Amino acid sequence: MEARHLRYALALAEHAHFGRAARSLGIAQPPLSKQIADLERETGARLFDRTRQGVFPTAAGEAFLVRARRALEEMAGATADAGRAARGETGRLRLGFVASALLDPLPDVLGRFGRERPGVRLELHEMASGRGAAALIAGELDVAVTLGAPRGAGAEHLVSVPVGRDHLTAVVGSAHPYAGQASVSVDQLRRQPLIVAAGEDEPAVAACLRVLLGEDTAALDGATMARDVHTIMGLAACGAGVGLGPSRMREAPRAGIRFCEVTPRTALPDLVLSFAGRDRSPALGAFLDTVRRTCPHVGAALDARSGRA
Amino acid sequence: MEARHLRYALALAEHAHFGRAARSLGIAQPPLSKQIADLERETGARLFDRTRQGVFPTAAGEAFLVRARRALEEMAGATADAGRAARGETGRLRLGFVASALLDPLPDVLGRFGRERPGVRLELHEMASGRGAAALIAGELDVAVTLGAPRGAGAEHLVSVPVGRDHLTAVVGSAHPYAGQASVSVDQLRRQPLIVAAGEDEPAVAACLRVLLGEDTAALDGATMARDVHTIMGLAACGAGVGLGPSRMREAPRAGIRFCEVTPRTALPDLVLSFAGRDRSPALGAFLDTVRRTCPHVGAALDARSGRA
DNA sequence: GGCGGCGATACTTTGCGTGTATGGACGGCG
DNA sequence: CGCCGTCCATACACGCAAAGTATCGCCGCC
Repeated sequence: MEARHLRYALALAEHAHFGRAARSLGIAQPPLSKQIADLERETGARLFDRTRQGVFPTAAGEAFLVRARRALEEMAGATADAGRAARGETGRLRLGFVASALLDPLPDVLGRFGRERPGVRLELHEMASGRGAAALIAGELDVAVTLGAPRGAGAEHLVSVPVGRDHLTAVVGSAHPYAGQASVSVDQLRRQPLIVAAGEDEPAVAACLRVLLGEDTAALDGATMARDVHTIMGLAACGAGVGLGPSRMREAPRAGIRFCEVTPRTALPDLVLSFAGRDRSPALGAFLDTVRRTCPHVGAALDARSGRA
Repeated sequence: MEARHLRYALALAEHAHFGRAARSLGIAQPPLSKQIADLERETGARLFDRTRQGVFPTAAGEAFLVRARRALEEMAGATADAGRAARGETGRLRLGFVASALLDPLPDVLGRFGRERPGVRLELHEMASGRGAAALIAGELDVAVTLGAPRGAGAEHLVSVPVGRDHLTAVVGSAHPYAGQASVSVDQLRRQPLIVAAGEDEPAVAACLRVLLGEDTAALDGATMARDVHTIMGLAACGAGVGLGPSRMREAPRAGIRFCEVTPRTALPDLVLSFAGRDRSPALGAFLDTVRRTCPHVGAALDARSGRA
């Protein structure tokens, strides 16, 4: 059975007349008679009563037409849905991001994207850089925002562009000896218990801190590992030590903490947006477009690395 | 777009490989390539990503396949539903009947039919004979059980078979003078206020009573008109007069009434089952079949009047 | 009883889906 | 590094099935 049979049966039911139904279908009457006969043979049921007054569906015909209508609607809907999905109007976008990204570039991007593409279901997953990179490579994410570009097996197929940079800032509890200082030195940091989000899951940050603190790894090895910037600030507020994180932290001030610049000023790994260079979904394309328009300086980098879009 | 395109797309998604999908469809690989290409051109969206690892649906393809699956299910369901409807396993049967038919032949028939054809939706409408006949002729009922065969314009296209006969019985309140009598005469009836269900809507019963009570129409003209047997018995119980109805009334005894035979014994119009000779729906056929098997003597009459079934 | 409308049937035509053969791109392997 | 194998796309010829044309059979109607 083909869709044609359904269309013909519906037209016949609508016009109650072979000739007129055929005309409305743009074919001659005999082919319509034949197709309806074929359909009745295939279903094994008489679908129409041919009377002098007109052609009317039988009980079996009524039952058939109900589902035939639905079938054709589904077919039309399939094309429409495919088109919408292809234009990025619908779909799903799985975004992984480090918590600190929520402080600066993401609010603008997500707000704008949600407004422009209400049909795209955004799945947001806060996760450390290492896990985000792995999930992206494994195909569990469509796009990830991490600290530093993903490295390692599989990362070569990713496209990465920097979307934000920041420098290291210290955070301490209000009662901490450093609380009044505008800045702290590396020596001062070495003498205090440190709180960092720089474990295996944040390799770029860990590397950055290793460079800053030098060969003596004791300060880092003994540091408290926090999941994200909020945990760093929370622990600092408790007086657990000196927290080290991006200066973006100042965007989320909370009671009981003070910020100090780190001397010398130390650049943190770039906040990097990555996605699979291949298999770019329309929703991802739309998202990148929003990013491009939200952060103008990102556009050129995107064009250079992913070839158009 | 034809159903073929949907089947091909689903097979391709399932096998993730043009060659194997084509083999599973019983065609060669190039035609499958062409049909998929045609489908993508028609939908205006790329539906499959051809990679070395295999052929996978894009986001648009996923959206398309979801509805394609539904469309094909509807098509298969349309055929299945039509078959069921044609075999009388599903459908609708609108049955009109006089209240007294619920006392005798209908309980067995309806019980059996409900058990044998659980898929048929029975619509039961209690109504007087005249209205039942009119509704049948107007196509508002599929089958009617009336007192006497329908008459008048349009009735010639109906097939009617008797399904039960009965004779006139009187019913009075317990305190009525006739309450102790085994039978009442026509003269006694003429001297009492009568309660009958024999108005315009029950022409056959009215005619029957006119014959019984003779030329003197006073007794009938002054009779209380009741809707049905239950109303007759209720009014009789109140002492409103002598009720006249079928002896089937004895099947539904109630407090406060007594029955008396009418002398001479007077046959009431047959309980008649009627339906449109043309346009017999499968559900109706199944119902007639149940009637035939429930009331053996009806079978022959049915065969004789409706030519097989 | 002739006429007209309607659906079915017979036969021809045509278009499209299919098969065979082949091309082109990419990856694996010697 | 070049050969080969795999896989999908393209080219072209074939055949079937759907559409067209002509006609028949049936039934009401004037």
